[in-house]
Amino acid sequence: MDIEVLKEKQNELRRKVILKPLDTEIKYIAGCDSAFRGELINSVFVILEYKTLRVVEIKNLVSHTDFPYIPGFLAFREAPNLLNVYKTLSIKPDLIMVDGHGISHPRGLGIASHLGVLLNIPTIGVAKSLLVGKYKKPCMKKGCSEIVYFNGKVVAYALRSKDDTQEIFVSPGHLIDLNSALSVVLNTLRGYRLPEPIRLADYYSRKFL
DNA sequence: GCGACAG
DNA sequence: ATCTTGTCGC
Repeated sequence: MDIEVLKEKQNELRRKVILKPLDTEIKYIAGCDSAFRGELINSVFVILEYKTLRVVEIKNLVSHTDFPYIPGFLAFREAPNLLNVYKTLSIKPDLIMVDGHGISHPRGLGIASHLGVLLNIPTIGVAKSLLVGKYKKPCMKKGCSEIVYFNGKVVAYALRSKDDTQEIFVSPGHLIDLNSALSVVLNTLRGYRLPEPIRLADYYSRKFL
């Protein structure tokens, strides 16, 4: 595979990313993530009831990986297996929280946006470290946040999701704006650094492998 | 050319 | 992401 071809594929998908206020009511929210062991990839979707954060469904799928990890091309490594897991869900979520970036990406199309466009549903990117952009360090108290800028654009929030822990990065994936994304993340925090959908998907992706 | 670089 | 020893705090 040629890196320039991959970039063009991302640019094509990027043109379809739509950001708007999330006006629909969220009943079910999903978190997804993948874990690796050698050549194996295990992808997980955890579905939670948004209001109570109760888990209502967990699905996973182990398969073989061919694509390597290349910064900026994470979706080409993880999205295929995640899409196959998504197909098996009996409860379809109204929004998906993805472990990785949304539009805070070199070409504006992180894995969260990528999945959102392909599935045509709202997605939010929640990353544990920065890929692109600059920001001021938010204060150390839970709830503090600062805007992340990239190429003169607002692309994410650096959010202190728990007192005295490393900040996380919240960016819109698809069909949602930045402030709505931040709001959803804040509403799904339960005393841990990571919001519940991501924390649980992260946990089960490793447990089932 | 050099540094940076989600998971 | 994964591997891995040690430490801090509730």
